[in-house]
Amino acid sequence: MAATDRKPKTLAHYPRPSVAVDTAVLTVADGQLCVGVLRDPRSARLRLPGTFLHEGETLADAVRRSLREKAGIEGVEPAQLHVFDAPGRDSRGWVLSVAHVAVVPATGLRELQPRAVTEAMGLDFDHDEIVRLAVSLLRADYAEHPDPARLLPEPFTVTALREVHDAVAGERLLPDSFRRRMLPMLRRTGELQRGGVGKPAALYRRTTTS
Amino acid sequence: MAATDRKPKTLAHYPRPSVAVDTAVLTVADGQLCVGVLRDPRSARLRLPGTFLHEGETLADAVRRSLREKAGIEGVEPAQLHVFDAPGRDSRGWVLSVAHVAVVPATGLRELQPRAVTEAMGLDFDHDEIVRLAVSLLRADYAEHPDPARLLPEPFTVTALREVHDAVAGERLLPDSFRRRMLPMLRRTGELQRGGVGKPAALYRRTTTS
DNA sequence: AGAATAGTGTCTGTGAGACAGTATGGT
DNA sequence: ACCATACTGTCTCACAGACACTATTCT
Repeated sequence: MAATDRKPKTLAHYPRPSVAVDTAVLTVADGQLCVGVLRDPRSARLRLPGTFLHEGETLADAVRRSLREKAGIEGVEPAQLHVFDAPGRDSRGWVLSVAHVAVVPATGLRELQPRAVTEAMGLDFDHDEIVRLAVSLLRADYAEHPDPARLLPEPFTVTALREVHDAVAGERLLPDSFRRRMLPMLRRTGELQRGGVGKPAALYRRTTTS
Repeated sequence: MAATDRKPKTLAHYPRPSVAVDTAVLTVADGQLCVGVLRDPRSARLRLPGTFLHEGETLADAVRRSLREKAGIEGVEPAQLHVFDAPGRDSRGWVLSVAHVAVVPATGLRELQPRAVTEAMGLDFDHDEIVRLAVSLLRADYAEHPDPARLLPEPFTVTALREVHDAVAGERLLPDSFRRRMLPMLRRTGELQRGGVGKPAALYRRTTTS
């Protein structure tokens, strides 16, 4: 935007930090909210996937590159959480870490190991805190909207939707209230879920105004 | 935390970005939510106060330093908002900007010029967006708790509290609902506000569990 | 027919919006 | 006495929790 600016030298006068991205990759598997971790080959401790920011790269691109290279994960849309800036948090030097969260479908963790987020995670660095932030952001999203991260393929039944929300919330939601709160944000397809026991359930899609 | 790590050279191999902090300093003056701006001496455009992060300094310390040096503001507790990372957003080079928000009492803007946030701000860089984020965070806070930023000196009347909340929300809140929602989070001092017209109002303090 | 799941109707409690009415000071 | 402001009581409406009841399929 600014046009009349010319003193590129001043920037180089400051020492600059390395900037890393670390990402909590969340998913729902077996009715449990899980985060993908990997074992650091050097320290042998569990941690979240991350990388250093390259020149000319956005933070979101760095996240996508780290997930592609370290876990074979493609096509995520990361969201920023927080910058961790404590001096001395990384023994290798001055490093700022920008924590991110990404959500993938159940089979999408690839080479990451799933860990249920209910456990005390025991991850390296401040990665436990990153998981906490990621989970609370996701829960706030799911409290308001039907499956905003699109974990569930459309069309789906209200029960299937509630089971995903149960897993994210970490508790059983009340079926009646859940249905009443979600129905205004869903659109009936007219089709029914066939093949199960009991009355067949109506199938829905998310309304575009999610 | 990690102990057995020795390869300090690898960090230096990457080009590193300059990291800046930019801060929306919010306050309430004349019943209006205002943000403190200053005129950039070089570009002559309005912008938020900011600075580059120094080595060994936390982001919060950089924010405090920038506010002290550029505006004479002391003793704020900044909160992080977002990292702006678009390559080319700063013509001087590769700069990440970590947006912050800080709240000061009515007289606390010092050398910054107050601008009501209802206006289309027209600030430099992405500073309009920073103000938007700062305001929505503050509004979310005030919707839940009585004057969480402690703009109002204790003790105060419910009416004075509501006027601050009115200013933050940018609209007149309903006196009845506001009183009923806030009273459980307030503690009566027993004193009364004397000297005004009409029935004297009870004085309250925030409960410690804010 | 009976089991199982989907979906509806309704009662109750809570809290917001609305507004009338009461209390208590100043002038 | 009157006015201005603080505060209370209450009606209505909307929505969550709870739960009984109906609907529709499979076995």
